[in-house]
Amino acid sequence: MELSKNFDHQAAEQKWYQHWLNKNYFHSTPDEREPYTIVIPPPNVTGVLHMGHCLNNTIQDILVRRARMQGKNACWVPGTDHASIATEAKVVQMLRERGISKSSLSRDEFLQYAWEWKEKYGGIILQQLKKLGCSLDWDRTTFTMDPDYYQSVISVFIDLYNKGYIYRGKRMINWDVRAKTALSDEEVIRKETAQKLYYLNYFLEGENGSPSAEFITIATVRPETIMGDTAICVHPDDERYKHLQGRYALVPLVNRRIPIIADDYVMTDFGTGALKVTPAHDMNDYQLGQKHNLEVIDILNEDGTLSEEARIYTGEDRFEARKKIVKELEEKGHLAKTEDYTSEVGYSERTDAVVEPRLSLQWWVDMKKISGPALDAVMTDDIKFYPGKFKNLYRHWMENIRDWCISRQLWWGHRIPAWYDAEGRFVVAATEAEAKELFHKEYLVPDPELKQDEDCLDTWFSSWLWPFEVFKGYSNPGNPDVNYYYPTNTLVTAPEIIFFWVARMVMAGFEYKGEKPFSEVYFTGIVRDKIGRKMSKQLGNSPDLLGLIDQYGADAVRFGIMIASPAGNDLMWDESSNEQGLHFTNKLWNALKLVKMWSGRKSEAASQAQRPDFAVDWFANRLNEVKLQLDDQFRDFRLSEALKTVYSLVWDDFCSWYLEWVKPGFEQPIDAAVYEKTVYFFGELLQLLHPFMPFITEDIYHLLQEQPGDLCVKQFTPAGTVDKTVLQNGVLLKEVITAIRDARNKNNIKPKDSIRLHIQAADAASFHLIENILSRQVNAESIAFTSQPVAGSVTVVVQKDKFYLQAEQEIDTAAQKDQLLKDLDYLKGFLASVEKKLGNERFVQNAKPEVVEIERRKKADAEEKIRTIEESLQNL
RNA sequence: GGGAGUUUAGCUCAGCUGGUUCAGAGCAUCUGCCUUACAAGCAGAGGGUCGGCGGUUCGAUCCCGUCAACUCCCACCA
Repeated sequence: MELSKNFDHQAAEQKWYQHWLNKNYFHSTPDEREPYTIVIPPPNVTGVLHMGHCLNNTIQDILVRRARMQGKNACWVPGTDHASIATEAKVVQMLRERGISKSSLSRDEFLQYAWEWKEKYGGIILQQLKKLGCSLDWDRTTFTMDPDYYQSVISVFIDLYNKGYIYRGKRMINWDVRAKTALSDEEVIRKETAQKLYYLNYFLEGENGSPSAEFITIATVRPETIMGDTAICVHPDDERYKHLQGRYALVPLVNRRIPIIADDYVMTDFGTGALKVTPAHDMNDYQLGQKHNLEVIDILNEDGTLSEEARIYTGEDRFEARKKIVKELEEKGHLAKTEDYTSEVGYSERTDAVVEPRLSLQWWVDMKKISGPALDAVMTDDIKFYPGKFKNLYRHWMENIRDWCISRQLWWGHRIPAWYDAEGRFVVAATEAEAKELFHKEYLVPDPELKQDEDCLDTWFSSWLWPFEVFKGYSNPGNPDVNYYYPTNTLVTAPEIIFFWVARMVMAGFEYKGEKPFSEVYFTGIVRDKIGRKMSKQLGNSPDLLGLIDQYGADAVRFGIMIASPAGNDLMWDESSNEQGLHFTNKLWNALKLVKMWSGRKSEAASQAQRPDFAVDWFANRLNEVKLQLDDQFRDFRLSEALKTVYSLVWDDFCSWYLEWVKPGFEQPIDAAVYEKTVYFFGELLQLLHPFMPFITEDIYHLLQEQPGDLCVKQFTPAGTVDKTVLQNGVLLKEVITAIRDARNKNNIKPKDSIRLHIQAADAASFHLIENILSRQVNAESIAFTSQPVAGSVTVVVQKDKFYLQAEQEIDTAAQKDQLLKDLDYLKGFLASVEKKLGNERFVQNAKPEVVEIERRKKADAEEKIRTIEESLQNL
């Protein structure tokens, strides 16, 4: 069969992925083998593949494919997350485009649209993962709102409620005005934001309630909230304001009367030392309000516009209102001055809206009650973090853990199973019937009219069950799947969601399985662009991944991201890394072409002397050496390094050295045994590479051999022993070749011109082994052994041996003399430093004996090399 | 305000817990090659006092201190 000039990645990707699916290789069922399990971090059902997914899932695929080839029962579970806020936003947007507003729909109607949307557009990302080559067990695809899963979430809620871990409470929460829902603390991103600090004069109340000429100045960044002020607070010891304590001030514009109170919470050195207190719109002010029994005036609507309570600018957005209020305050003489000011402002993780602190009634999980075992598991390395630096972060969060606000004012999600009667009394139950029964029992109401809570649960309240519920470990406890696959082995995820997800999964695992959910967590880096910015839709710096796969091939893209991905650090991604991947696939393809070319001209009996036995022996040892190295690298999740190791083994050792060493002369036959070995080595290399680059390796593996079987499920051959002597001889051979080529270069001996090589070696026998390789590699027409310098030649010194090159043309002795002198200079300097070290008594006394021994050998070697070079110089 | 991390060749990064597997890889640069697998390639070469300053040690890119720059996480100073 004629091979095409280049690897056709598109054809191969389609062909092999389908083939693997047909063979059911990715499907796992429990058996007697050791399981290796990974559950995918479920992407949002609205998601499309981006670089973060690419990195994350490539890593998982590498681990799973390698485990599969190591004889483990590998199972990688796919699925998607219903992502309540993100999905609801998408659906609302779709409806708006069709001219339908959410408020015009009933809950059921809305959910119908949402499910339609989900069926039609949801989960595209799973198809995209196939393009990337991910070997997921598609039969196990799970969605966090599948019927069983849904029920499990509800019943976990009920269980935690019954245990007293979940409660309902009115608290300050983070309010997303765009999504119109509460958020957990983790969903709030704080960003430095340039603002203005406005200094406002509040006139004091004079006699009979009218403003006096006296005023007190406060500083605020939120002048639009003054209508919610219910006090001004100063420090009790602040001399400037002592006389004002207990008096009343009037809120500008609305002239409401508020007390001036004192509390040592106020800092005298910030702003004016006087603070306006707005209990409805600030966490601290709320606490102050509680302490001092202040009224709470909520001046904002749920969409961030000013409410009736504000009395002015009602219905206007808070930021619009701010501008107008500032203007009015200025006009009316209340604005003392304005300063530029930067501070941290909370933004919604999902909608990027500025979050408003808001007092509201929500459901909470009392985290302290379930966090105990989760902290220990990580601190004792029962669950091991890679890199370990994340342990600290985890501990800090766990030790300062705060209650988790789990209710969201959304419809898309798991509806909170709480039921209320007309008087606001409630019970928690899975169904209305059960709720009625409970009402009867608890409140002695026989047949109450009940309404279910309108709210949904936080998305993470479902995904924290993921590692066991994908195996129905909660809905069908003790089933064979969960018994076999749980706890899972490795979780691969981004450090960004360590609190959102990782920590909570650990908690849920211990609470509901009595066991950790996974044994190790590998945190990937964050993918950034060339100039270090996080990739994001808003910045538009996120490449079109499917386009890249089309252009470069999935293997090249996988290579590109893995080669650039240092363990545990962010990676600066640049499209050029794909090119390196593409070059590599090209290299592999060309190696195939070369080997295939030989297949037609195998011969049984090349003469023993001509056979490159050393090459075969050497490469077999290199292969073993690398296999052992890879085991170490994989154990520590040094995947980028592992890829580099294989890359270099393929490109340098196999292609640049080995194939050249065994390459027969022009149109000459190749020894059949050497050919078989070569094919075998190539197959081994493909297998080592397969986890990283599955398509091309499978493709070449099949083209290389008659009846190969599938590489995807081929089991690794364990590494044999490594003969260090052979490897050292390999190093020597390479050094000699390089040095002679360098000498040829420097003496302008054209590649086509052959030389006559004379070797003056202490151990000539070892050179007989490699004579045939050497002669071809340096284009020598003859090799002779000598015991003395050869006149009129170029001298090359490698280690203790000398090589004399004779060529047709005149040799420029000055140039090589320069070179030798340079080497000599270096060696003498080196020798001096070694001698100095050995002359230092404290070194000889204190250093480990082996180290001293090494230094002695270095000294002897250097002296011998110097002698060799000096001899050569004399003969020039 | 607390904590973590980073700083090594022009660029992106390795260097796995102190001594020729210790200064490396890829890209970029330079030289020579369209050599019958591969010019997306081959054969070579140049390039870094390992952020600054101190300290520990016989010996420091590696350990300690300190300063500087950048990044990230956490935290209720308007």
